[in-house]
Amino acid sequence: MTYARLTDFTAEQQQLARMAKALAHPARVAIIQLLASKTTCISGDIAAELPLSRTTVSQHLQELKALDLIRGEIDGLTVCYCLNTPLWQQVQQQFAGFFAQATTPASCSPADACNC
Amino acid sequence: MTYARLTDFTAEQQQLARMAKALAHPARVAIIQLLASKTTCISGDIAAELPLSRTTVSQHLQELKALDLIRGEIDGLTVCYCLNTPLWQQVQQQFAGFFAQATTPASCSPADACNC
DNA sequence: GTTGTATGACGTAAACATACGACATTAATC
DNA sequence: GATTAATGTCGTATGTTTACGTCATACAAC
Repeated sequence: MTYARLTDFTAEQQQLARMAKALAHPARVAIIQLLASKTTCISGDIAAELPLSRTTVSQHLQELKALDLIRGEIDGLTVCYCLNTPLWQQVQQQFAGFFAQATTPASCSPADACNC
Repeated sequence: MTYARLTDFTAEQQQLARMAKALAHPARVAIIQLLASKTTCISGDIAAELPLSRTTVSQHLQELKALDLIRGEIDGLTVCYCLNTPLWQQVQQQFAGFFAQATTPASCSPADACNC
């Protein structure tokens, strides 16, 4: 079977899912944390700190770059990756809004039938 | 090739990735939003509101239930699903901590070589 | 120009996710 | 007990992700 047509979901739901997917692998979480904490952000250095081959790390980097969550700047022979901080702030807001819904649900209040 | 051994990443990174994965599909985002907004949360009603077959929705529900993000209470012939609000608050905190890192990076400051 | 090095692109195998029809299960109803 | 209705499970087809070796490219140094 084919996948669900994405048009059947709202743009907000798709966007949140897309960003969540970017964080859905520990390697990518680790990459973001590295970029946030290190003062150097050279591709090779990132790969060296992860238990994955350089090829695989490069793939994860491309995936994050495709979403514009990170930016790569070529500096001679090396490439320096950095977080796209403004976009991260946007994503932060999106997740905050979603979590606000999820943590204060209207469902299953005492008046309802179910009480799980 | 086999996947990276998860033990090569920290428990925090794994946990965040696991929860992000739960939100990495628009259908699951939609389900959470439905459970948060509706006062009824019967399995059949949820499926009826999504552009997916009842079987597929049931699968997504099981996935969320396996992570304990939602709870199901059997009420006769129907099953009522609800958000596990305390867990959602925990997850909210985890993401908040992560985003705090990602939005205030130490990298690529003016003193650094790269300026992307 | 040749060599060496950092990087991304390509190919591909294995694992996983998605989607749904058909069947099994369970409970209410007749 | 037979029927109907709401759910979940199983099987399975298809698409996607993950991982890595190998190759191509591009720059620097000689």
